[in-house]
Amino acid sequence: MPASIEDVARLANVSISTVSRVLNHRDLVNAKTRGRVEEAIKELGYRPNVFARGLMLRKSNILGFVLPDVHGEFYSEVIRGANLTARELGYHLLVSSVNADEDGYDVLSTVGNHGLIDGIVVMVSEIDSRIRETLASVQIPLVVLDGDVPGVKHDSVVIDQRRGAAAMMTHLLTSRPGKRIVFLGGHETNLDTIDRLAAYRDALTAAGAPPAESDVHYLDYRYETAYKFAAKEVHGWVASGATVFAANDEMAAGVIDAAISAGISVPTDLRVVGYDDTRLAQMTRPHLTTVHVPMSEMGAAAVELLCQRLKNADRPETKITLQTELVVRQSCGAVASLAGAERRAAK
Amino acid sequence: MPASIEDVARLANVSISTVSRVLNHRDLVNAKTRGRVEEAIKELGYRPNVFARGLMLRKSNILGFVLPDVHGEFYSEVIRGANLTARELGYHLLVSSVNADEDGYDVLSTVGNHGLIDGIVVMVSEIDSRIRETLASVQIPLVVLDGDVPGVKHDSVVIDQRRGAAAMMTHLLTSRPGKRIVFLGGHETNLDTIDRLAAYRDALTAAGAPPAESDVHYLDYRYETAYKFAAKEVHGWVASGATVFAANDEMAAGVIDAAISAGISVPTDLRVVGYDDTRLAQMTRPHLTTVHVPMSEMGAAAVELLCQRLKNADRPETKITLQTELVVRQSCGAVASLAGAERRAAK
DNA sequence: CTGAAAGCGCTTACAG
DNA sequence: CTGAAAGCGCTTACAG
Repeated sequence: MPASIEDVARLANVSISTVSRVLNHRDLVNAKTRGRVEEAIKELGYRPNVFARGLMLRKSNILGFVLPDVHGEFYSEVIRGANLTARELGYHLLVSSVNADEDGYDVLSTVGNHGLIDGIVVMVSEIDSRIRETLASVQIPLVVLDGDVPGVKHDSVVIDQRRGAAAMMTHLLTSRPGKRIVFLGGHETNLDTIDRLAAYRDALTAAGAPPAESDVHYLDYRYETAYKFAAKEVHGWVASGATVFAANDEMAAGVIDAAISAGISVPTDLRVVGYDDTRLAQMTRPHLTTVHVPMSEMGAAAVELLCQRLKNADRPETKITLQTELVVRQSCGAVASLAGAERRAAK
Repeated sequence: MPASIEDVARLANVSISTVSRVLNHRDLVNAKTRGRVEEAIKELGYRPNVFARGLMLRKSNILGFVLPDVHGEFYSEVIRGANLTARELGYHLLVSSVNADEDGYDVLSTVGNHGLIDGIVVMVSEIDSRIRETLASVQIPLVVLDGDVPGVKHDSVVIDQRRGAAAMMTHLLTSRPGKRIVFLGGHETNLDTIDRLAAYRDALTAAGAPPAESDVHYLDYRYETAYKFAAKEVHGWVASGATVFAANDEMAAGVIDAAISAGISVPTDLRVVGYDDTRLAQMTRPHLTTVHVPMSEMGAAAVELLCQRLKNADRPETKITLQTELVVRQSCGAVASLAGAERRAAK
């Protein structure tokens, strides 16, 4: 049985009110008295009971953090950033993975209305009516990460995917004007895929060569799927002098490996670029030209935004847009001459 | 202001005691009364206040989960397994990443003595006196994951690393008797490295050819480090007909890429194997022969063990040992003839 | 089977 | 500057 506020009061010869004040409003207490109380606290190893405190204060300093079933390197970076910021701001993180197929976003509503967390960050990778409803039912401050849910009150942190993908397209179109570019996306409903694809289309259209629909393929963001698909298509791509723009690094890695397995040299005979700049981007040979997504910053910004909302419920809804960064490495062929070179282009 | 138990009682025309009983001991309440109460609960959308409840029950159904700074694919799999099991058992997970260099395990003691969590799982990747002290100071049920902390009371989930590494060594020694095997570890103090290395040494010694100390190298588990190291060493390895046993998949991938960049064929001219069987193992060409570590099962088992302890504080300290599985793919050369073949060997 | 009451460990007006 | 008291929303003996 841990020490209670009463034990401290007794030891310090004061009332529990005074102990409480030392804990919460130090300056209201006489310095000498405060000293005695602090000593007693130390001696007893006293820590206020979180439940009793929560009951009065109606806050727990715990934030919910819900992530969809994204792949490891992305997931862990976002959590890392969120965790670090949460700690700095005096909060803890209740993390839940939501796995789309299974119990869907039920977890979310469990966590979100658990009564225990002060606010919640939810990363969404696609929106359907079920998700929208669940989010609408959340009664506490909500930050949506990497998406927007119209009609539901929330702050949000988004990545400027359009601009990131546009920067990549500009790079590709500039270094090899007029050449074919093939787009490999995730699922058709995936929010990131939608944005990146839009930028792809816009860029080609603006360049006077609208994309053939047959150059757009919806896969599933996975290495193996991309590998298999590329194994079939790669000779056609090489013959037409194409560049492959994969909507994430993992698929880009699959394409590169498929090409290499088929005896094709990257970037000489085929150029491949990715998206995200996960650690994987530097685990391919050649290294991937890709678009850097600030993963840990996403987590950090979401937590920060949530904490601000917690401090001030009335502030207007806020949306933070994080920028990406084009990272030119070797897989696109633009710097093939400088072996080992890596260059971060301006945004 | 959400509905309280009093609101429910009023609406259902009963006392709050009865409402509480419906919530906690359904069978003690008359069916009709219970019906009225349940209706009232539904109508008001009532959910018991977690703090008030925690104050009485002294439990929160929240478990702390502390992971060191392990790489993404491993980290996320462990969390995934832990999360799923926690949910099934009616618990939530408070996740913290501990980052060895920075604030060390301070977080742990914060979380561990926060008063809010019912128990805690801590994954340790190395043990020093500071970590030992911190763990010793934890006042709530503790499960140590992937390690042991002598002198501190705790249950534990460990992986039989010795046996896993031994299986790999047997495989290598059987398929190419008498050939040189080079070991690439993480830091010298890393628990997994220690175990895997011991098995490596034992196997070679048993085979009558104790390893040369110059064949053991301590790196840091990272791709890039392994790549650079291999770039220097690879020709020597090829000349001596060596096989490289990397203590994780990521380093194995680095070695493979370094070899390929040097124009060396894997597995024909150099054989490389890894450890962990993360997704990365199937993102190399050739795919990695490796030792499968049950990552999500580790998380799941740790949570389960903790919950059992929570139910029964007096049960004897328990240690669950999870087995690994040798996964023979192409990088070891043993099944080079069967292109694309994958075989999981018996343990 | 049900209710009145005590109590969990805090915080915070309200007096003094 | 400090203390006595009310109250936060529950659970659980204790009566009946």
